[in-house]
Amino acid sequence: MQIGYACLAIAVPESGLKSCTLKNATEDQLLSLIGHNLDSLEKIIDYNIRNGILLFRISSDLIPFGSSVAAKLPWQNIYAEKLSTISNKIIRTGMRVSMHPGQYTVLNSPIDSVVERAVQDLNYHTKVLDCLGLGPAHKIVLHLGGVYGDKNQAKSRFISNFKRLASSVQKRLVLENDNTMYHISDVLETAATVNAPVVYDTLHNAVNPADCGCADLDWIRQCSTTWKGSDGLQKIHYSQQHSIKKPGAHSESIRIDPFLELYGQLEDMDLDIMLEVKDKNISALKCIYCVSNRGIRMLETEWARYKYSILEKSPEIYQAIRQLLRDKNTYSALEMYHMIEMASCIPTSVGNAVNAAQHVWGYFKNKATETEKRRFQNMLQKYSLGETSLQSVKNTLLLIARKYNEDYLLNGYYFYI
DNA sequence: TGACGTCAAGATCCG
DNA sequence: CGGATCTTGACGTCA
Repeated sequence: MQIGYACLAIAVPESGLKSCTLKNATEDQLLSLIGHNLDSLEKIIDYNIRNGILLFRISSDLIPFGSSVAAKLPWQNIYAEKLSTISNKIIRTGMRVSMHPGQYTVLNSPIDSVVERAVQDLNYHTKVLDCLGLGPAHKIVLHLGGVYGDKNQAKSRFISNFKRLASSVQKRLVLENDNTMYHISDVLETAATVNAPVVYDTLHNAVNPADCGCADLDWIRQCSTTWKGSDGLQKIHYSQQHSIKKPGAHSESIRIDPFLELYGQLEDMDLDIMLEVKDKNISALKCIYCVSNRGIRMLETEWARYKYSILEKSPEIYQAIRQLLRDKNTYSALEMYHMIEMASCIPTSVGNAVNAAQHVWGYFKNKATETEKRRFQNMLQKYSLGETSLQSVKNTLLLIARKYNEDYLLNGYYFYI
């Protein structure tokens, strides 16, 4: 059983993906972006390994315009060495990766050109995983597509188009229930006819339920039978509803108690859980540390990343967590995260925010230039007077942290949450 | 025709 | 000029 996250990692320096607009997508530009993005991918994989995260979704944006303009470029040869390095890291650690074309890859469209582009897109995703030397347990997750006024016809068009895909593509595909069109019952039925495994998405089912009283666990059990030997472990997608955004929108962070409630029901099953959440790796580590004891040192490292974000919310909770981790025999990841969640609910007061910013500034006060000192003090003053945002203060500190390579701060969450 | 979702690029505004 | 804050882009479907 592994818990993972999708596409990008927060507070992992130099791990961002670059892109460009179609009109700037020259060969040189694309190849340079691809090189940069592969470097970023390697940094994310390294981060995952260091932190014991062995489930990860590779972003479709890895190769900009990978299914169209860049499909004609020999990036797999030019970057063969880099791909092989990444491949070795994934395989050596037993990491499982996946990819997930978005809502605009529609295999069952009645429009030929749309289907053709979907095929190209699935070929592209397959090529990435193939180039990394990864077997068919490293999946590509796909939705069924549109309905076009006749769901049965749309389903059969999906099936016939699926059967025309290259077998290398078919072997990797898994089908997922979606937000609006195809609920889990639809997907199970269609997947059965093409022998594809099914990914059950909890939030999609909450928003677009199959009309029966089945609970998450029932659907997860039903989906488990669709996963055969070479497919690897069953996978599910887990996410929670955003507190104010519209139904189906992912939450900022995973609340640990509801997660553990489902997790507790899965104890006799072995499956991989992909989290879909705004704070990505941060919530993945939260869930991992709460279901398995990875030792006090890992937890302390994680606490260190949260420190100033919590100090900014509540000096009291900050002290309480320090106290909690002081006792190496009775420490509890769950308790720590309960306190972190409590703190994150508190609205930020100007006084606490200024206090936290000054703590962060403490890293530089002996080495910063006069200009930097003045810039920070001005910024903080303006924030105190309500003339600028807290994020501006943080951005100022972030630039200084980058300049002085203050890794401890750059690996923490203060600048990002 | 706009909304949907996503994230970075690109454009523009401001001191 | 640099940084903050919009707007656009790229994709297809549906109301």
